[in-house]
Amino acid sequence: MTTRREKESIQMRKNIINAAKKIIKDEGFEKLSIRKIAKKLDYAPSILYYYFQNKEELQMAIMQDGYGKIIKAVLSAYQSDGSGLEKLKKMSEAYIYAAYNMSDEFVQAQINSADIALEHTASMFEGALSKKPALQLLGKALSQINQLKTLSEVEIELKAQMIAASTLGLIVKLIVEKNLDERQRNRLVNTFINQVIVPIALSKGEENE
Amino acid sequence: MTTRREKESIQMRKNIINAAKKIIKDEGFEKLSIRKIAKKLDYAPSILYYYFQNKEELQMAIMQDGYGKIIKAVLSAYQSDGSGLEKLKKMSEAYIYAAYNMSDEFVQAQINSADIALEHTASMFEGALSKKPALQLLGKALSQINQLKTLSEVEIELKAQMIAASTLGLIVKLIVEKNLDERQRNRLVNTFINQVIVPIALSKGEENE
Amino acid sequence: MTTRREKESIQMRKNIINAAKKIIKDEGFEKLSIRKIAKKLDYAPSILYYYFQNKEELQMAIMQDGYGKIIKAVLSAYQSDGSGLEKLKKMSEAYIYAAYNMSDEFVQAQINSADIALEHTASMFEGALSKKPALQLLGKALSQINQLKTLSEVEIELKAQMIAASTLGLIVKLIVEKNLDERQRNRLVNTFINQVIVPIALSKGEENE
Amino acid sequence: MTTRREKESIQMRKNIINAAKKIIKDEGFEKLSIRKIAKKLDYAPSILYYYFQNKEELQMAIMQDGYGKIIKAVLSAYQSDGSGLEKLKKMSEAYIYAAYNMSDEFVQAQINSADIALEHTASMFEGALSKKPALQLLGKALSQINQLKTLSEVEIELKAQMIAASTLGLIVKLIVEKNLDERQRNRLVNTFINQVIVPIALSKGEENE
DNA sequence: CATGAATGAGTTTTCATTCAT
DNA sequence: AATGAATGAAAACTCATTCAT
Repeated sequence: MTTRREKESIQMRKNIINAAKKIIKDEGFEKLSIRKIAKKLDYAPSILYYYFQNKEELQMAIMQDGYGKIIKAVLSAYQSDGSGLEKLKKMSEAYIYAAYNMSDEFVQAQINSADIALEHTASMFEGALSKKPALQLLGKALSQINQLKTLSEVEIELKAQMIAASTLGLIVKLIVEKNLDERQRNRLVNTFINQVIVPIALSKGEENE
Repeated sequence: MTTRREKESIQMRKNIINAAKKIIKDEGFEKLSIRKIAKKLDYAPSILYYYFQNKEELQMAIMQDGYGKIIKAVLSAYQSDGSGLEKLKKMSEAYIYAAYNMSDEFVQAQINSADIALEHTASMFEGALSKKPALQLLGKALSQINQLKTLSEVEIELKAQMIAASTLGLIVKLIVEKNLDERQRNRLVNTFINQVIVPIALSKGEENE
Repeated sequence: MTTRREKESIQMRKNIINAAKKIIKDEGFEKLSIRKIAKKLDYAPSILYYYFQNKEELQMAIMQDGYGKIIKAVLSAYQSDGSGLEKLKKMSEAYIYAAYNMSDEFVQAQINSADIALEHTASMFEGALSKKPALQLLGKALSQINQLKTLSEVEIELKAQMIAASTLGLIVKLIVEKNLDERQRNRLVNTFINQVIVPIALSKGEENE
Repeated sequence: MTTRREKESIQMRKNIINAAKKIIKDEGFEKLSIRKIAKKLDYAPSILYYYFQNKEELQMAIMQDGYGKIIKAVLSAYQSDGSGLEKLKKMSEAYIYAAYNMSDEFVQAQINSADIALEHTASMFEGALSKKPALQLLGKALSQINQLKTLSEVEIELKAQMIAASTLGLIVKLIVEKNLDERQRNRLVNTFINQVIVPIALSKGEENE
């Protein structure tokens, strides 16, 4: 049972995170500062340390918040009806648009080489398939698509990694080139799914010369 | 006619940029500061303002410098012998490794939403093929590969953009996940070229549902 | 008549003081903070202001607490059997080791120039002998030792002050040079008692040139 | 050859140190802050980092400054005419008054358990005689006084340490009990030299029971 | 008796930049 | 062409303290 007080506390954390997000959107992740958040909320900077131990914890909370939204979107696409390939397409689309809507936060999280960030984002290492929930989801869809060929774990992992990496590239491009009109953006996403994701999913998987 | 003075001035700019790069490599792009560069060069910080108007101009110079190196590597791959597909593979590889070697600088350049940065990096807009030398090079290789199908300008452009975006994704991943061992890194690059780049290049190009 | 409430209150004060002492021992007197004490006790910082008016009062309580322990140790040595000189030696030893075990707290108390602290620690002023219990104890032992010479009050006072001051010096040294091994520490204490304390006690007392 | 500029720089360092000393005298060593110094000098706080790398370096400079003065005073006493005992008396007196004039700075330096401080102040460890210039000076005077008895190195060292520790105690007392009148202060110093220092110097030195 | 929430002043330090010389 | 000196703004963080509840 959460008391009224506890709820207010949770609400305050949310307020802080939202204020932070606004700043990130306006000025970029690196320009985020405790002072700025406090000023935006009309509080003394010190109170933020009451809700978060330090800046890092706050940053992590922001990222997890966004990360959670993406996971939710992708999972919901995964659980939808349809063939494996259709699922994969929907998942990719969900991922791209969810990430696109987080903009800077997403890019910054993905770019961060700090160990704490990598705990969430690292996915290119050998064995990532079994350790990263997001890759696992991709892997399941890929297995479903390639039922007949019975790909090895390693082949599945590499395919999932190719999809993860390529998709990240598209998302970064869409976010950074912020002046693209919606039509062009959608065209790029469509083409990407059909010309990049699908071929990876369908290829036999032994083409490692 | 460049006077001796101008030559010395150009040399000094290069020294500054090199010192800056070393700092970026050691501490990351965000930790770069005028003072640190000056200290590394054993100069007073103020003199840097003689060679660069401000920090931003210096940062831009660093990025242009790196950009030049990548272009050079890709161009040299483009001018090599071999079929169109072989060229494309070499170009991709050259791009990936050149960018990987720039690490932080590259990522920061690619992520920068400032207009001055976008002048170099933007490539997703409609009509980019004719305006961006790098895409043009890609486009030429793609045309050569698809001689028989006679793809439209638009189809070529989209293919080039898919390649550009996906490749950026892989590079970012390789750079950010800095602890990958060389074997895995090479495996990812190989798989990427064969399972992502090649299919894009060979696909018919009308699969935009 | 102390009510249950008052007893609990006293107990709480003791808890607070003990937590504070632990912090002082671990991090030094200057690093002591209300927040740290509260965290150690798993209380909110604000409650400490119910038991102590402010930080200063709390600090004073800590010092008085330690002071009490030293007095007790010295008194017990004074009340032991043996000749005057033996008593004095035991008292000195008791004092040195009791103070040494308080470490930082002791040093901080002795160094504090605030009037409230001086009320306890001041002992160099004229007439201190009759006003400071600790000096009085010393004085009695000194009188016993010098029964035959019948030293004047003033001479006794000065001797007691010399002992007090010198001993403080040794204690400070032992505490500050925290890496001395036990053997060396004991050797210093022994030598001190025999070469410093004893001669003061035995000297004729008119050697003020 | 020091240029005018360099001289100004040295002068600025001195100004900073003097301002710092004033603050220490007024508010105590722990209350010293970069901001306060800057405000006193009517400069921006940041400029202090131009003259000192950080607060610690500044603190060290303050201590060394005072330490230097003491050394000078004692050395000059050591080089004066007179018998060994007279020298020792003069040295002790010089030390006490020089330290007394530094007040808080001195006490703080002597109380500081940080390794950097101990490098200067530690003197109770075995073998200190040969490593600490100040103890060496004391040792030489003690040897001169005890020419006939030919004391061992160890005995000399212990005697020197007894003198160092005791004297520290007196100085601390004189500084902390800041309201003593001059007459009483001088009386204490005199008595101390005659009843504490002299007996240590003259005792046979084997009274370690 | 105790807490949660908040403040405001303070801490050290780093930085881009300027300007007279 | 280069330096030394200086500023002012900003950073993260800590602290003693207060007060309504």
